[in-house]
Amino acid sequence: MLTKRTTLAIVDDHPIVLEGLQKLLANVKEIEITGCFTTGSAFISFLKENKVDVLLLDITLPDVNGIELCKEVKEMSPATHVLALSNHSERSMILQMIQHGATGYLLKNISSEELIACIQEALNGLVTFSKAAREIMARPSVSELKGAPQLTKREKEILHLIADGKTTPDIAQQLNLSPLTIETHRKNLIQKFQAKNVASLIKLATQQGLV
Amino acid sequence: MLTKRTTLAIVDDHPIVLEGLQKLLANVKEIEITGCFTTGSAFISFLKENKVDVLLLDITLPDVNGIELCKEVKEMSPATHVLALSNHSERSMILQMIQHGATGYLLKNISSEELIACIQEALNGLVTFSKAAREIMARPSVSELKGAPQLTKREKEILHLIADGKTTPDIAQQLNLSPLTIETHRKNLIQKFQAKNVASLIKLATQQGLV
DNA sequence: TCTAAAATACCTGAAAACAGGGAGATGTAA
DNA sequence: TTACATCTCCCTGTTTTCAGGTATTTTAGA
Repeated sequence: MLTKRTTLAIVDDHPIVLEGLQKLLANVKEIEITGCFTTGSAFISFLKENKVDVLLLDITLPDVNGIELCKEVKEMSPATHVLALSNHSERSMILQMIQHGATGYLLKNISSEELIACIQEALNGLVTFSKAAREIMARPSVSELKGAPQLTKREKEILHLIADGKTTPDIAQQLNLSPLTIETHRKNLIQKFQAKNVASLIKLATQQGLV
Repeated sequence: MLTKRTTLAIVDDHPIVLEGLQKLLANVKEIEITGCFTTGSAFISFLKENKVDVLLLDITLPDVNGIELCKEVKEMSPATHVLALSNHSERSMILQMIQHGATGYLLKNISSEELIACIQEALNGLVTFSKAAREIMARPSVSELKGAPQLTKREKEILHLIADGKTTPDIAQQLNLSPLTIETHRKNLIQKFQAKNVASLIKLATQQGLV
């Protein structure tokens, strides 16, 4: 083992950002930048052959969605810490990235000191966020929270069963009710969510964490 | 204005925890514990009459689900910082709480210093996690990540339209394709996700962030 | 260039969902 | 006790989905 330096890769479609980050991290001797890529697929090929401890990943890429790329990377190499490095300042985007396996989320206005500190934290096995990201996460918008209609106990129960793929007759049997009753509940659910059909109903309910 | 002390409330169904937290925070002069509750509904009544800066919230409660309570609190009083204080050490639980508006997530093995530091961070408008929680968040399980089948471009497109409540004829018209083609794609989607019908398909796809 | 995957299109019949109503029973909180 | 919400059940007819195939034409990769 010649070196224990941390291997770091960067994926960003803006060459300027790549340059800037390289400069920023050049004088951090613990970190070795082993690859810079402007497309997701190029990085995936690289990852097949090389170990990468930390990946700085931009979310908007020409070929693939950064969220899915993150997931793909974590599946291929769970030990790689993916730090999203993005301009997207929406709360939902941050949460999505974390949900898909990112170890952290940094906004691009980050300072070099903060960047290095975040990389260090990630290497220590801790999720990490830039300060700006933490501020955003602490401010949920009202629209994110409300919008969930008030459901009765029965409706919640039936909603779950529908989401599990149960049909009206299935549910009727399971709950010892008339299929017509289930139909009524189903109609009420669709109406309460202002959905067009079960598909959009389940989408909304799932997004609101009711399933 | 007589005092600028931070008002803090606690909701936990274990009286011991309430006692313990009160003792812990008693000698922090910036913080005033204005209420301790063992049920969600009791706290909601309290919140209607009183300002609460920070809420320490246990997730498992006798009457209501802590996740939904959190959302309710944030809708009623967006300025209240909800810190989940729980034994649940599942990544998904942490993310769900944040998604529903929590300002932070603390595991119950937290030290008093860390607790106070986290409360302070929350008051400064930053999300905050106990160290243990950050470790959990940094370790996504493989099962959380995989399970999303590989979809083609067309399939993703149609999946979105289905999730938006569009029917097969709708989609066919919009994409200038035969309804039979859409049916085929729909069948393939259901098969790829191992779903029973669109309802479960949309649930899975939404949970995996594909919608 | 050859080949595999993707996208397109078709068929039939059964099952389920949807629209748009009405209506009685039960509980519950003011 | 009187509303009000909830839960239950029913009707008719139409539309959509689903399961089970088969099959041709485009991409796109090796």
